[in-house]
Amino acid sequence: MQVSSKGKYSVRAVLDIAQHSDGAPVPLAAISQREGISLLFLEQLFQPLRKGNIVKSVRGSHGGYVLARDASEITIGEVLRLVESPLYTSSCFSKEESVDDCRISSSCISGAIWKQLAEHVDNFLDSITVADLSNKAKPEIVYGLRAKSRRILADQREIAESSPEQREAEVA
Amino acid sequence: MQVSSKGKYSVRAVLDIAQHSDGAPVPLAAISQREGISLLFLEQLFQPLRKGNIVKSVRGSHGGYVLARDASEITIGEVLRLVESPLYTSSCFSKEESVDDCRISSSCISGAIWKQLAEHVDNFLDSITVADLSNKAKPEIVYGLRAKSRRILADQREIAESSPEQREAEVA
DNA sequence: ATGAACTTGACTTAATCAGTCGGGTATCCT
DNA sequence: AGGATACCCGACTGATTAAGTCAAGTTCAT
Repeated sequence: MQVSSKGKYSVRAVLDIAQHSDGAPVPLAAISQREGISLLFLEQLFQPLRKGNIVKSVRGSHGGYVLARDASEITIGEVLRLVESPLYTSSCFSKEESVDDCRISSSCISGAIWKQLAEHVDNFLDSITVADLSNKAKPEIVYGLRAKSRRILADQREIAESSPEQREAEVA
Repeated sequence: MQVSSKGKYSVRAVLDIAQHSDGAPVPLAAISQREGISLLFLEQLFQPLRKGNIVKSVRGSHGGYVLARDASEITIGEVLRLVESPLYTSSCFSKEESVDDCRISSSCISGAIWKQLAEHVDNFLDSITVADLSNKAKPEIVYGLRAKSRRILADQREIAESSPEQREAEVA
């Protein structure tokens, strides 16, 4: 029960684009430097993101990636589903049979939990857009962030570029 | 981003005890048969559950496991946390520094998401008790179950024992 | 046409998961 | 007492997945 670093990195990368693109494409090399993610790994992550219509690639020199849609229309859940294995697949032995029909002692009654959990998680993640998180958006609409975190969001603008070294950070 | 079968099996096993124990200890062998889980694997799962005060062991012949507390006081979240790796560990590079203090470009602002996600998930899972799911409890109090699922819960009593073969089911 | 930048797919390495094995120890029943 | 039943514990293995790398392209702006 964990978010893979693929997932975490993807969110960070998309966020990075939202924050640093001024219409111009952002090359992966720049994201790699800023976020401390291996360039090779980023390349791999961006294939599904491009195919999933999260980002658009601009080839050639001065190329890079741009958000495919407005930041306010891209949710974190969307991004994650493209690179993560799905939380909930199926609960019963046959695909035809839905949870509601299946009756195997305690199996399916507990199986229903996983389905609901998945719905819950998706709901939560889909309620947060890239715009909510990028410092260009209004922090007020961020879903469920506590006051303290909101303040951070607001501060973000001022510290856009800090010392480039302490990026060894964990994946976060 | 998935619930491991350790987690799924544990929930099923605990649920099985709640449904089949009438005060008497339930041997793992019985759970193994009913739920189609390897006995060896069950033994492994029950160590953390015992240490985590979910179940109590009764040794000797006619021994087995009993719920350590009332079914209405054991939540699914509790069970899962004992056997799963935690969803959220830490987001920043230093343990001293909380998310609220840390400032690394987009790292921590996205890191806050994971923390909130974990809180959300725990909240959800902690709102469901073993009693809610066992057929001995009142189905009305089940958190967020849709009408259809609730009905199943109620029906559960009648089908306590079905044909013992079609237990090949997926983990669910 | 040349170089910056993306594209693709295969490959390596390390970690985790699922499940097993074997040899204990405690308790009950007769 | 002495099996039989059942939990207890630690090590082990095989499969899968995740994380990260490499090499050899293709595309496009200038």
